[in-house]
Amino acid sequence: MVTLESFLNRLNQVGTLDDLDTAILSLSDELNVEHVVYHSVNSSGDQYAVTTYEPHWVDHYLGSDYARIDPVVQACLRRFHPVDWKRLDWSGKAARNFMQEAVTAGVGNQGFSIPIRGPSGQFALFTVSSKDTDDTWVKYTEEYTRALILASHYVNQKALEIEKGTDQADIVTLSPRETDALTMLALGYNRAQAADSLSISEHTLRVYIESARFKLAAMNTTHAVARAMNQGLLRV
Amino acid sequence: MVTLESFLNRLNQVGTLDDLDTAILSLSDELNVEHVVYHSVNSSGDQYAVTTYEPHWVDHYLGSDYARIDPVVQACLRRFHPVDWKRLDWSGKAARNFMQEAVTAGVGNQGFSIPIRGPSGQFALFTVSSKDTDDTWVKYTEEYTRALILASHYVNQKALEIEKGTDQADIVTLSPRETDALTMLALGYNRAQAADSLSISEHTLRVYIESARFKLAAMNTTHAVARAMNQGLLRV
DNA sequence: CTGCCCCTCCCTATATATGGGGAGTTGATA
DNA sequence: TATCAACTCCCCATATATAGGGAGGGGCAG
Repeated sequence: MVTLESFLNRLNQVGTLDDLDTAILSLSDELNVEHVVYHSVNSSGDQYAVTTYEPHWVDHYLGSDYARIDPVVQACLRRFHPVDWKRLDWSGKAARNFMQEAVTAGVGNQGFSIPIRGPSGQFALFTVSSKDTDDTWVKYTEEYTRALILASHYVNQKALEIEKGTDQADIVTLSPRETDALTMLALGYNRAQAADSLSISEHTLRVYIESARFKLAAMNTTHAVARAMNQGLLRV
Repeated sequence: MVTLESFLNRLNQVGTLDDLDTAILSLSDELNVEHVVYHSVNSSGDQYAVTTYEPHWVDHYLGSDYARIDPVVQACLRRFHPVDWKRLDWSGKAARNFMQEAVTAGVGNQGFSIPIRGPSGQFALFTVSSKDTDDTWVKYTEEYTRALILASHYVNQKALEIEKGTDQADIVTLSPRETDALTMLALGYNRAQAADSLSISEHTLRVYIESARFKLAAMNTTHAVARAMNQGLLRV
């Protein structure tokens, strides 16, 4: 089993985003692939990406908002386990054209992408890709899957740590009743029903909602619920 | 490095929840701990739990809604990386009392909990705990962390797979405009502002919202946004 | 023991969202 | 080429949420 011991050790020394960049980029050798990509989006929409892809492909991808049609991204948003590109559904014009372009841009025909979810709605993708035959790739993924999962975990952990000095999410705390109130609203109840479910008056409920809205700096109820969910404050 | 090879192989054979139960419970030997807990909550609120804790402790925990004050749960909700219990903040009356009760119930004084996040807002905890000295525990976690991360990943993967036949999330797709509309609302804009931002009439916007609400089987806008976010349909 | 946060209740306008209709254009897929 | 889904626009009445006040009791930490 591949352990990536030296990479994980190097990662431990990383203190800045630049270090992390270097460490991630150096991974392609260790992992025996042509390309490595780490791309993270947090709940504020801030993005951080490291990639060995051609800059013009990256620009084109972002400019065309390809994340919307990229089957890899779509699959990763819905799955928990890593995704082998060739096991996805590539029928559909948009997907085929996209793959065509990607291959032309040197991305490689084989790829393996790991979805990573962090607190506060953070979502990241860790991808390795190469030009390879199906057989070689099957063996590769069998051998490397666990190492890739661990690598992605530690890379993401490090990225979060650097981003906020720690991997702790922003400390906005709602009182139990505020959480209750937002939870009921997130479940689709209107204020009357929510108040009823919580056995309090609608007036009281409203106080909680307003208080929560204030804490979350939200403009309205929907916004408050969205922010609370993004920050992992609501278990709906 | 500990690899848990035999556990992961056994996990591969698992086909039912009962099998999974057995496999998880058998882990305590392999992991050299007294207790193992796997507890998953999905976006529908369905829960699945396997634990070696005393049933009366589990009942008491659930009945008292201890998840709300349990510092381990609270930390896991906010963190990405595994949590060593003793590195948490145990000041505060509620937390200390809780820990006291837990120890009395045979949970053990040392523990290590791994937060796991899946698609559609799924959240799970994988915990090992024991009665041990601090020194022993430090060595233990150093040696086992990677194995525990992998084990938690595969256990969760298996649980998702069994739950829905696959680890794919429910297939509800929103059209781009529907997504846009919900996104603007989740960002706190009201309908007029949202319509303006998307350069469409408010009437049109409303059609998208209603359509999205229908697809998501939501009772109102807030509900629709909540469901969409829970299902990973919105990147806010 | 004091301040701070949480829980609970009340009123009245006004702004905003919802429900239920109908209809024409484009684009892709079958 | 036919069909389906997505995108766009419009009206009207009603239900619901929001904004702005104010007020008392309880618990916990410094």
